[in-house]
Amino acid sequence: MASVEFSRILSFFKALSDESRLKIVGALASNERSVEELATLLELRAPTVSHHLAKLKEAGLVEMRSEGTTHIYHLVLSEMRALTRRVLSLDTIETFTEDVHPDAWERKILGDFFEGQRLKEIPASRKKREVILRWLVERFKFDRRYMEKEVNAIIGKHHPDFATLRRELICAKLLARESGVYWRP
Amino acid sequence: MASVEFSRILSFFKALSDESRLKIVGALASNERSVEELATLLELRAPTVSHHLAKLKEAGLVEMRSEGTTHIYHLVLSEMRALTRRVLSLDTIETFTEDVHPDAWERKILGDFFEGQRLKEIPASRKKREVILRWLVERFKFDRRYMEKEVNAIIGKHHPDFATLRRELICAKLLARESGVYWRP
DNA sequence: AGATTATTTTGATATATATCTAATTAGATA
DNA sequence: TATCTAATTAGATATATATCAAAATAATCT
Repeated sequence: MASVEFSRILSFFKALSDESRLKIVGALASNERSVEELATLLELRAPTVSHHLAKLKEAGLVEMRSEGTTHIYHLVLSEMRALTRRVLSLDTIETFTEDVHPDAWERKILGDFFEGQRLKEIPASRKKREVILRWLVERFKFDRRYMEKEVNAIIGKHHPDFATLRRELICAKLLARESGVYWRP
Repeated sequence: MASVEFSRILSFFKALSDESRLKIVGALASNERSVEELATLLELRAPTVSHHLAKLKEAGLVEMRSEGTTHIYHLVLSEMRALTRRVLSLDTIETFTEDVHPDAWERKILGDFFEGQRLKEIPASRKKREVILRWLVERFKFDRRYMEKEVNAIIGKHHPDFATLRRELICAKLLARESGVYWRP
């Protein structure tokens, strides 16, 4: 389920994603205004304006005060600013996928290309090949050096074309090599 | 017609006013990603993701680069920031009503309550009364002092209850008074 | 050239929503 | 209490759009 932060930001965008509501906010930027006044300005019927104001109020962007039967609405600038600022932050944006399983993609690719321990084929697309390579490199320990023959043997357990895969691992900088010795950087 | 700035901001909000698109932006915040990858992450079909990416591209929020048949999308952070900042500014918000006739409301009220030069009645609602008072005070010059009798005569040309209206003008600070002399502040 | 893969386009459908009129509610006034 | 006014709610309608499956494109590989 989506976080409360996510819902707030979504309803913020929904609130401002309509031409009439954007104009209402514009009109309220310079002055508080009654429903009838807004209706006249925007050439809409009062119920329509009322409907829009309800959405803006829901998002916390406007507040209302009564004066007799007149309802006078004003912008909540602090909320406008707070929400806008939050959208500006990359940290906040990243949380938009909070409820999504982040490794769904990798698991799918691994499932598609492996049959048990055996790699059925080397993916043509770089994106997918990367997933396979990241899995392969996990077969190597960090605190060890490997001779080329060992590297070939380990990769060979999963796919016959160990030469290509070895080269790709180096190329992707997942494995390092110097004078015939390999290790995980 | 709406200004180009207004349309850009509206399409910015429209682009981000959907749950799936907000999540796509979230996924792209940490990494560039292919259509298929996004589809897997969000549990949507590729055409749906393609549709959303088109909208985000339209708004200038993402860009695409091809790698073989794979299309890899990435966030345009500068555009995100630029648009968000513009929304933060009150000046920008005020321009949202640029194409709206700003005195439509006042003209409507004056039309409703006046019959020629004659004020039919004094509006009950403060908002409307203010419009009438602002019109009335225009009957006075800035660089003159008026005796109460003169004030009554001028107001009386438009409505018999000059006493109430005179008091309201003072109350709204549209007219100033000291020891029986009146002037426009 | 033919086959394969990733993406986009098209067409269909269901849901959401902007707008209006008519009816209702709530406050103020006579 | 009855009336008037401003706003909201209810109900209806038309438009917009999110989603999917199927078809069409585009790039790559055999």
